[in-house]
Amino acid sequence: MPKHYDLSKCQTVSEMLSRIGDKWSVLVIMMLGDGPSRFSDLKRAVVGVSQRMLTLTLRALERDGLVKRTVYPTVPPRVEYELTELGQSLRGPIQAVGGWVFNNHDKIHAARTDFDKRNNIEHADTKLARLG
Amino acid sequence: MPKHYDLSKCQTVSEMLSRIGDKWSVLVIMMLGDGPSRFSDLKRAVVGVSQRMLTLTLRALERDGLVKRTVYPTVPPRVEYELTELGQSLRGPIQAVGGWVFNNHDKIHAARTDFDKRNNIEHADTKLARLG
DNA sequence: CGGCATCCTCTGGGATACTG
DNA sequence: CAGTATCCCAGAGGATGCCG
Repeated sequence: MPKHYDLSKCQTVSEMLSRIGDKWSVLVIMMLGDGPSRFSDLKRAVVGVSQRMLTLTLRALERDGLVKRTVYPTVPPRVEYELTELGQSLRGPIQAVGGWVFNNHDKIHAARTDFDKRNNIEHADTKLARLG
Repeated sequence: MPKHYDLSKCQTVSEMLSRIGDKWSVLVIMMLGDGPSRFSDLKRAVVGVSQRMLTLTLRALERDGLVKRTVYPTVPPRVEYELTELGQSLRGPIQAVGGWVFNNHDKIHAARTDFDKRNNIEHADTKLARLG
């Protein structure tokens, strides 16, 4: 196969990474990983998420077929969310990235520190040069 | 091991997914996958990216230690970008997600269409109900 | 050529208040 | 309890112009 990347495929990957790479989707998927959960429980579990964003996140995941929403018409109302089969199947790939991040977190952090250090030094140089 | 998810790990994963899940990083990483590339070449290859965003994306990747930037002080200036070893090692996990997206693209699309259809119907119902 | 600086717009997302 | 609706702001990102 000649060197050739399917651009549309790359863009789809990029798009989907943007979708689940938003602020809350991964957290929610992970929390739903071990079974159904109610809205309030999710809200408690995913620390820091607002009611609005949890709703929007769940709707988006539901739309993509990753999450199933079940309403029990009791009073007070009870709504349960769970991963679909499709949603479950995404856990593997996500954890592949997750494992990479975990294993390389130190290198990344070191690289950032190093980069910032150099940058500050360069800036200092520039400043000194500018001051004559 | 009891049911227990390391929240900070999940958040790190989420954070990193947000970082590389931005609008351009994956495209750039993929384009750099088969060797060094100059700024203008990258700009041409990554269709739609603005000069500004390509610069910012490359800086962020460089800061994370995923991309190496080499300046050849010729005239006109020549700058080459390439994946570091760390950057190369990220291609695997990304392609894991990429493969998943590729394999399940149809299901996702179908789920979206279905969801939107239901939603429109529900909205139509609501409208009718409201009109009495 | 390979940027940085500036301006402007549009969207993500938080806070709050209201409903069934 | 599980949302919806509204307001608001910070930051992402495009367009343009200047520079070494």
